[in-house]
Amino acid sequence: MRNAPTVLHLDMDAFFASVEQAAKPSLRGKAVVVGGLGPRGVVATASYEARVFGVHSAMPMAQARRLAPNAAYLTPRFGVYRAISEQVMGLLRALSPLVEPLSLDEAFVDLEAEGAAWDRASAEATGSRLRADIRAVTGLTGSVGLAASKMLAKIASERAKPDGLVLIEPGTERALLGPMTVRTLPGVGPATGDHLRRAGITTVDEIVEAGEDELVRLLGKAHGHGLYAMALARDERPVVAERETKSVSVEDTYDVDIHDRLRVGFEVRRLADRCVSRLRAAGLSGRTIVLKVRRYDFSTLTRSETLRGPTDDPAVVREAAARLLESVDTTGGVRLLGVGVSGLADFTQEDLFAQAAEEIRDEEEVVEAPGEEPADVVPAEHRWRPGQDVRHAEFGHGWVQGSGVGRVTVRFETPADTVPGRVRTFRVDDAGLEPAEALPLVPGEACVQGLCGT
DNA sequence: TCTGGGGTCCTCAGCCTT
DNA sequence: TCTGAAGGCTGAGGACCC
Repeated sequence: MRNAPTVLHLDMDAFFASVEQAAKPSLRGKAVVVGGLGPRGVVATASYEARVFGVHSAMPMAQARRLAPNAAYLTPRFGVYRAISEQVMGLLRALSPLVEPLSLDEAFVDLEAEGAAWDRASAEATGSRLRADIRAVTGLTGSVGLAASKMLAKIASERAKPDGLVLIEPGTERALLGPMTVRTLPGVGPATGDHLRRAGITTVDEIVEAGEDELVRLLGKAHGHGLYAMALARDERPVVAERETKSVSVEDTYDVDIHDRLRVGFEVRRLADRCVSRLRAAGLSGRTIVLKVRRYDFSTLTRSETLRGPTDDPAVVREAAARLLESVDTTGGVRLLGVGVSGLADFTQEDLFAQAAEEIRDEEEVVEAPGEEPADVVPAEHRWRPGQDVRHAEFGHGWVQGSGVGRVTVRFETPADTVPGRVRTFRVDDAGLEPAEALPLVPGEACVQGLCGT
């Protein structure tokens, strides 16, 4: 571990919910919950106002609605979050070439790599400047943790939340970690936490007291050694800028369990096609096809098959997935199906040229494969999702507050407004109403893809 | 009360090859 | 030729993370 706090961890505060509050003035200071709104949806992010009611990430949406019935419930707008995330990652890359994104709203930065910081004072100054830049460019707040390792920088940013900066001085780590719960350490989730608790270990200090051999006995080699090192505040993991993708997968949870075997087969083929589209978009192919089935009782099983060579052929993946499905009992119903490809290989340039001509034909196959059921016509009610950006010929830019029984309710406001906009209700098939691009959160900021109209 | 989606890594068992 | 050990590959499942 280094002897200066030059690993920075950035965590955007309640990211999805904060974006929605910045975009929609009427939601500022209100409880906002972003996530899947279907009967089996879960919370992706809750604003701090919603957290007061006990709503948190990964909670079933139905439970969130009981806890905070008056909160605004919105579907995620990933395109917008991705565009803002790119702006933030750009600011991080201006600090150092060594930026390791963990998700859309989190990243590690090695400040030492390009001399952005070398000691406590320079690290703190860099962190403060970054937070100010993020606010200026995106209008959002992020919390910054600074420490001598990734684990400690992450713990620091957690303590800095919301909208703060915390630096852990090298040399103070052991004393800080000791009394913390084992769940603070990366890699300790509910199962491992329980396992340790049953062995009488609940704090980081108790991990150290138990000793490395005991940890290995309890948790196995890799986990035991790793966790013991973390408990001693030893974390040598470097900040890694480029991560190779190891697998690509798609999965769907259905609002109602599927019992019909034919329908299950149809869904598996659709998922295989979607998976291949993603694989091709990334310029990858893979050898191992994985089918995932979650049954009515939430039991999950996977079946996989390794091919002789890598493929990105939709027909090959479809057939493999269908073969795997034959070995799965789906009586009783399935709630989730997934198809994935692992054992990935990059395509060579020749492969890409060779396939270029086939691409178009295959894409068409994916959309209307012979014998497939025709795609359902989307009912007008379902065109409008809560949170979605829209434009009305007469009233301008707004967003969907809700829709149902042939009506859609829109609030007309833009991120630049300082007071909530007016609400109007239209027929779902109103000719003047159309989906719109998201507007930039900060007026005058350079347009980024997905955040500006054309 | 009812548990998403997209990933990564680890473990274990069985089989095959050397 | 037989046997056993070691190691790699494959397949399945579990835990964890955001």
